[in-house]
Parts: sequence; structure tokens; C-alpha cells
Amino acid sequence: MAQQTQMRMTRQRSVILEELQRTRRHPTADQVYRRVRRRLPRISLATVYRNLELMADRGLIRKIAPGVGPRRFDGETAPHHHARCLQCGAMADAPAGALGECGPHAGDVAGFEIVDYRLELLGYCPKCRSEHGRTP
Amino acid sequence: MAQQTQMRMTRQRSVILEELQRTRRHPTADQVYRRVRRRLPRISLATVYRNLELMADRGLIRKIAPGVGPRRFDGETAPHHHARCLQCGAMADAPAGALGECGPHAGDVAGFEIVDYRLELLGYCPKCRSEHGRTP
DNA sequence: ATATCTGCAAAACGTTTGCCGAGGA
DNA sequence: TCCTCGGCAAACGTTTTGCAGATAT
Repeated sequence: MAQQTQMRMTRQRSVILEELQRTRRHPTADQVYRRVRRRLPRISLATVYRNLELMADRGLIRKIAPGVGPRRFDGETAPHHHARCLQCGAMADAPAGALGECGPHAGDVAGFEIVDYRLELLGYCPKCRSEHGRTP
Repeated sequence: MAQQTQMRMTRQRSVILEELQRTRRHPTADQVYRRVRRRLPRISLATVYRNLELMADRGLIRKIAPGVGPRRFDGETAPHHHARCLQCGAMADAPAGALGECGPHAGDVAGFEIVDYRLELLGYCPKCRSEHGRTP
């Protein structure tokens, strides 16, 4: 919502967006805050939250809700999924169509009109695989 | 974890489990609490949280993490997915394999060893479809 | 000029924890 | 008996909000 109102390009806004687009780590709001604060020391966490929310609403960034832990954000807006490490919580991008996944097509489940879906892949990241003998 | 320790069947425990299995609405911890309190007026919310967590650990129930809003719980443990209404937030069960979904098979994404996945279907529930002209 | 935006502080929210007495095996 | 459990209250981490002054357009 609020899609029709105009959005001013403030310094805070652009720095948040830049920092988010600079990383592939899917940071939490607090992690974005820490990064941005190196360039804008007086920015507040509330501003970061407000702007991440606003930009997600406008499709400039994406909001990620992992099955566990706090919300994360993604500067990449092209459609893709996410993989989460069950051991350390790290997240990586997974191209849509990975793993032979074909995805649900629009249809009817329990009377619902299904229009989209969210897929989270679960596994072990490279680091945790090597550290815990998950690479046989 | 704690899977090996013994679990006593207390009154609180069994009522929580019963009430959760009695509904298909995928209630939040607070909603379970309200229902259970009708039968056990002195029970505390912390007890409900503790036991839902414990039972989920043992596979007696399932924990659901919707893309939005608080955690929900499910008395049905057989493998299936969930559909969420984008309008009112209602959740319904979706049989695994619904909609022609075939699901990712174990494989490799960005160096991850993928062992499982979580699928959430998004759409509009029957009530919202009829109330908002989504049934053309 | 004026509506949007920011920083700050406080509140809200969902969830977890420490404690100590109660109660199931 | 003994060890787990429950109730209570307080803490916790994350996110949202109200306000008054600052700023982009």
C-alpha cells in the first residue's frame, strides 16, 4: 500500500538501498543498520525499519521471512528462492527452478485461489558441511 | 534435542494436545491458550508455549512459520503444506503434491546440501473470494 | 510552502526464562 | 521419593509508533 504516494529520495534511503544491494548475505534490519551507520552515524534503527518496509512495498527490495529468526532483506528483486542452513542460519540465493523444482501452478486448494508460493530450501551450507563432516 | 528424556503426561499437556487436534485452524500459541483456558482456567501462557515447543520437538505436533505474523501450530503431523490467505491470513492444509507441485529433490544449490524444503501457498480463501469479487 | 521524512524514546508484540512450590511416575 | 513440571512475573529481541523538528520537492 501507499504505492501511489510519492517517495522522496533522501540520503538515508539511498544509502540503505546501496548497502543492501552491495551484499548477498540477506541481512536483518539490525545488520543493515550497522552497515549504514558507518556512513550515516546519526541514523536511527527506526528509520532503517521504516525505509526497508517502504521499499519492500514498492518492490525496490524484497522482504524474507525465514522459518526461524528475524526478518531479512534482499536487494535482489528478480524472482528466486532462498536456502537456509539448518546449522548456522546462513542464507543463500537459489535460482527458481533449481533442484528440478517445477512449482505449483495456479489452481484450487481447499477452496483457495492460489496465486503465488514461497519456497524455502533447507540444508547445510558449505562451511557447516566441511566443519561437521557432512561431506562424505 | 531433549528427545531422549521422558515426557510426563500432565493434564495441561493432554488438554493442549486435544484442543490443537480438535481444530483445523492452525492457531497461534495465544489462541491455543484461550481455548485451553476454558478447561484449565489457571494455566499460564508460558506453559502453553513450553508444551507446544516440547511437543513439536517430539513430533507430536507441527510448528508453522507463516511468511507474516506469529507462529502457528498444527495438530496434523502427516506431511503436507499450507495455504495462506493474502487478505485475512487464514490458513488451510494443502496436500503434498497439490497443484502439480513436484518439489525439489535433494541436490546442490550454492554449495548447500539441501535436505528438505518448506512450501507456503499464497492466495485467497473462499470467504475473501466471495466478499471481494475474486470469483468472476 | 508543505507534505514527507528523521531521530529519539517509548511502547508494543511474541516469546523465553528464572524461580520455587506442586505434582506425576 | 525424586525429578519434571506448572504458575507467575520479569526479561528478551524484534518491530512499531507518537511526536516535534528537519528536509526534499
